[in-house]
Amino acid sequence: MSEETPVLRRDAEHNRQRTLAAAREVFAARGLQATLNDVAHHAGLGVGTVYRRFPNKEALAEAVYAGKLDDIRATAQAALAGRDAYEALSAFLERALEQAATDRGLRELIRQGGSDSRQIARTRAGIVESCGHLIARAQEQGTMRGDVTVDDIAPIVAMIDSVMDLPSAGASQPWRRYLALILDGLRTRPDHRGRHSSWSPAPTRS
Amino acid sequence: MSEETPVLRRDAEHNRQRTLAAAREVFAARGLQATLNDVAHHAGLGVGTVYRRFPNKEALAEAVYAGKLDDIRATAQAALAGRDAYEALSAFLERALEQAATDRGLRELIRQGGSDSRQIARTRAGIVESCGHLIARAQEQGTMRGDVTVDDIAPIVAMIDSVMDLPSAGASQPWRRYLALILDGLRTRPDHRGRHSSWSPAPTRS
DNA sequence: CCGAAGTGGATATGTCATATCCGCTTATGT
DNA sequence: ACATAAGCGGATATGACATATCCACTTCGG
Repeated sequence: MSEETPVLRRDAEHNRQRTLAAAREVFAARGLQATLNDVAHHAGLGVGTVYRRFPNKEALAEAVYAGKLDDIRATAQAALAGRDAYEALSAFLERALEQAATDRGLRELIRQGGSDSRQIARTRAGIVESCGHLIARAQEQGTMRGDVTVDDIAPIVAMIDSVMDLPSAGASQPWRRYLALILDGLRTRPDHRGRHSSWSPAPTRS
Repeated sequence: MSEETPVLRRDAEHNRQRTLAAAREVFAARGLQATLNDVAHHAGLGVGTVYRRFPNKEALAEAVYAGKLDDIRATAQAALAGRDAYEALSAFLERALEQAATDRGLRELIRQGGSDSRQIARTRAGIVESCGHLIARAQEQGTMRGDVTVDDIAPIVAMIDSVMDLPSAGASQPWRRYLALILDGLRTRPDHRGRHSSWSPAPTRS
């Protein structure tokens, strides 16, 4: 369990930071499929230097994103304190997706469960859990449809992500449009009683 | 402009059909990134046989999908005849996405404007055009929000597509849920006057 | 000033898809 | 029946590409 941190030479530590900074930029711009060569170049270092500190790309990605992801998790947990659960959930999703909007790598990490470390997986689970609490509470408060489920969160995030990947997604941030549309659709609407029945049954747990 | 069709030997024509059938299945199951080797194997043929008839994967994909896509375009055009434009658009999108749901390759083709032939691009443009007419007419009929645009179609399709790509998207077809949600959100709702103002400005043309 | 730590980047390695080539087989019509 | 053009298979050349290593050289730090 003890992390070995052999104490780096001053220049080495400096280069480690340069590597992390470059990785942040490159992953954000080009996604996680960017090469470690790319990262190294962008940092003004040789490939070997990068590989000395990080055994592979996944380790580097984790070092870059563990913090970012955990910030999001913390935001979700903080949202639990809000009075209006519906508003809290909406605000959280908007903030979280704002992060994602500027970071392609983060988006890919959030989306796929593929090459994740336990660390990342656990953090993501925490986020989903908080969302679940918020949904339940919003339903108790009568502000959210009863047929909404935690399992709706991932698809919703995926949908908004997909809009951000669209070529046109440049300046005007159209994803906000659709997030608002969807969140609005999750609201309780006493005046449209019959409408909700057209929904199919909720998705089942993965 | 004249298509050379040198008249194939009977067995060759047969194998051409086998190739097309195999390509349909393989592309539908694994997407367009499937190799021509995969397709050939699946057809019980050698790679060379496939390459004899189709110069490359793109040509094969076009042969496979030109018809399917044009069917969708025809459906869209037919929808223009419907009395209620909102209903017609909803029904069309549902039908079209039903096609996409069972065909990964079709989805990829619809989505990316990348390696398209003119043919495909034109067909897609036709589909979008019909959707535009339907939107305009629905707005005249007062059943659709005034701030909806043709440029909302692509993002909406992309969003639903992304749900279909999700691992959980197996049996229960959760995409119907979300399509219903979104379409419902595009409806005019006189009882929620203030709500729509929260939308950001419509996306600009690509 | 010495030795351990660090560095660069050419390159070995491995994977994978595309496309070709050519000796052999089969269809076809006379 | 046979000649011959057409077709076939699939091993393999080709080329991209990312990962990861290696080692001669440089730099740090006590």
